[in-house]
Amino acid sequence: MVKIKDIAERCGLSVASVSKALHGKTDINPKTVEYVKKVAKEMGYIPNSSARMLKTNHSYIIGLLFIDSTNSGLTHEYFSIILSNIRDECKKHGYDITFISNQLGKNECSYYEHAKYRNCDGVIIACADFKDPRVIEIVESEIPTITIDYDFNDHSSVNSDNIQGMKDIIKYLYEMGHRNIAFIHGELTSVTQKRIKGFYNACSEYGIEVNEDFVREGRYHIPKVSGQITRELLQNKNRPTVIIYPDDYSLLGGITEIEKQGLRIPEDISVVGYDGILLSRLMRPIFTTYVQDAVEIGKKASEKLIEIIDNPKVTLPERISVVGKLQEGQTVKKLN
Amino acid sequence: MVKIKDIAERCGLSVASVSKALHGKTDINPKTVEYVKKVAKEMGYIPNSSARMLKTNHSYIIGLLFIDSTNSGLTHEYFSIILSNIRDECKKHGYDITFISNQLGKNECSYYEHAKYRNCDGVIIACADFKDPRVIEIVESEIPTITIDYDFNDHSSVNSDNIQGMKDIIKYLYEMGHRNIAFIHGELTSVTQKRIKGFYNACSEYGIEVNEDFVREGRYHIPKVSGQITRELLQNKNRPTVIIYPDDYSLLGGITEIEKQGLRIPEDISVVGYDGILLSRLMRPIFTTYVQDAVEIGKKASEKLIEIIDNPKVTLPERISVVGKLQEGQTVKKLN
DNA sequence: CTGAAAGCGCTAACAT
DNA sequence: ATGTTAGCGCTTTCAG
Repeated sequence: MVKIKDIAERCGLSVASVSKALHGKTDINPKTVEYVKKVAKEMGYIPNSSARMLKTNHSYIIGLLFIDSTNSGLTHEYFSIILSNIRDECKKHGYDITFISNQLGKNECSYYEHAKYRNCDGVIIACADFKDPRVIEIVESEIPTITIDYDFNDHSSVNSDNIQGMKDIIKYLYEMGHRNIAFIHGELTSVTQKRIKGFYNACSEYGIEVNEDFVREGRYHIPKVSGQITRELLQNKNRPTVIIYPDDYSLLGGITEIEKQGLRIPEDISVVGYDGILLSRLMRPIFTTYVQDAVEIGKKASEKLIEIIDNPKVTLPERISVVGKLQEGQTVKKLN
Repeated sequence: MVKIKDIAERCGLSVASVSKALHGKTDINPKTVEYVKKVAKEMGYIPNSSARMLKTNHSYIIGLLFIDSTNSGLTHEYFSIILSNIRDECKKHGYDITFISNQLGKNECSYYEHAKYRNCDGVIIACADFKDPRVIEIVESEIPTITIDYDFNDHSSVNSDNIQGMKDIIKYLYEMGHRNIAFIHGELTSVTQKRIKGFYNACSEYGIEVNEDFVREGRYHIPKVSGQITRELLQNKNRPTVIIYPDDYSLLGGITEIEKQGLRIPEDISVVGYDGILLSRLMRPIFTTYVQDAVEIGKKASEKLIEIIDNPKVTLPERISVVGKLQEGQTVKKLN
């Protein structure tokens, strides 16, 4: 492996000068810079990040916390788009990314320890159990962090605007003439709570009376569960004119059940999803769903974190909200 | 940051002894080991990987090449499952992963340079343009690599068994009485070539006469394209009894077109997908498709690479084939 | 403008 | 069983 020392010898310079030249510092002869760079290239010089890191305490590595409790994290489209865009945005700024786990060699460790071990300049917490003491530990540590879809006090976060999302859905349903709305939401995470809040606020705003029996807890990404709840909702004599699902996969489960009951969508009953995954646009009828802007969420999280890393003192905690947009689709019928 | 020297001072030992104790070496008093470990824990010692790497030339980092040229990449379920399982398997062995790109700080670089810069012990090439000189460069370098779904001479690879996949499909179709089979395949990658080969071989084996007009090139993951080709196939007077698609998303495009033409699946025409993504099991009718074992592919790739890293001399290049299984589903009709 | 030298934190010969 | 020491490759004062 060719190193700076080798270049120095070949150029008849000191390692210090070569290092400076390679970094284009100003206190060095431009011709020397040019010469050194040329020789370095010829010799196939590749810097060694470990040596650099050891000296500078700056790794240009960003740690990622993507913990899939149910083996679902990375494989869900929402998160994989976020990941993909974090990667691209970090790359643009010269940062690499690595996953943070609770494993260090043969031993267990905390997320903080792992991130420290790898000298991460910052950590993006994309999906994790935010109540986990080990997650809290890293957030409250000196490592800059940014959370996605969760707010810690005095820490920056990027949030998909779930309140607005529900409001947009309700507004659309209202305009389409729906007044008898069922809402199946996911397990009670903070995201879910925001959606529930948005749901009630919007209903109240539009003077829609909420039937509490029609607000039901399901499970994210488990079509069977929403299918079952759908069946129960349909049995109601005064059944809802529209059902809102926690996500597009759940919506699919609902659709399956509805069709099994011999009902047509949207003629007999309307349905709405959430997320706006690719599938929602490929299905016929096209799903009415709220498209979360996962691309922007990934980008913003990376940008903000890098901003904090670059200006640790100056940067204030910020809660960035990323709005999505309603995909009207074809699964909601206009009433009257 | 507490370092070995701090522990040494506190324990009244040399840094060498502390280092040995921390690694549980044998030439050190067990009581000392215990004591040192206790003190290290108390002081919150976290090793520094850069220093370690610099000294040992062993990073415990595996580089990942996941280049998404538009259609493939992180957001496709097949690859995200592979990624997820690479991550888990590497973690199990104490390895971390990082993405390799062509960006090094502010400058462009080759994949090899990037991997070298980060001292990757090995690289998994999961999706990339295998004809790209920069991909070839890293494969032919001294860095251990393993490719997924592509074979380089004298290099290890893990392959989803595409030939077997097609054979299983044809066998099933044959048993279901189909003799007039259309096959829409993806753009001509090496994977596609294997599938085509498997298709022809199997047809010949079962005495199925292939109508060349019914073997068509489509595009992976572009439902519209397969929809268009489907339409053309349906216009044929002696139209096929079954259409095989390059993937499940494409199949969805085909289904949309078929239903638009007022035909029913599988009563009027049968269809078959490839991949076996989650969606294929949620749709009604359930897709008949070949389920690739992405979990196993990710695991095997990691295992094999780590084996090569651990035994660079001993390990022979190996082409590992991972078979999937046919999901019979409900989109193929039994004829006669 | 260039160079000498210190040192980042750690490991592993090689003493003792 | 423990300690001494050199050095991994790099950056960065500080001196010239």
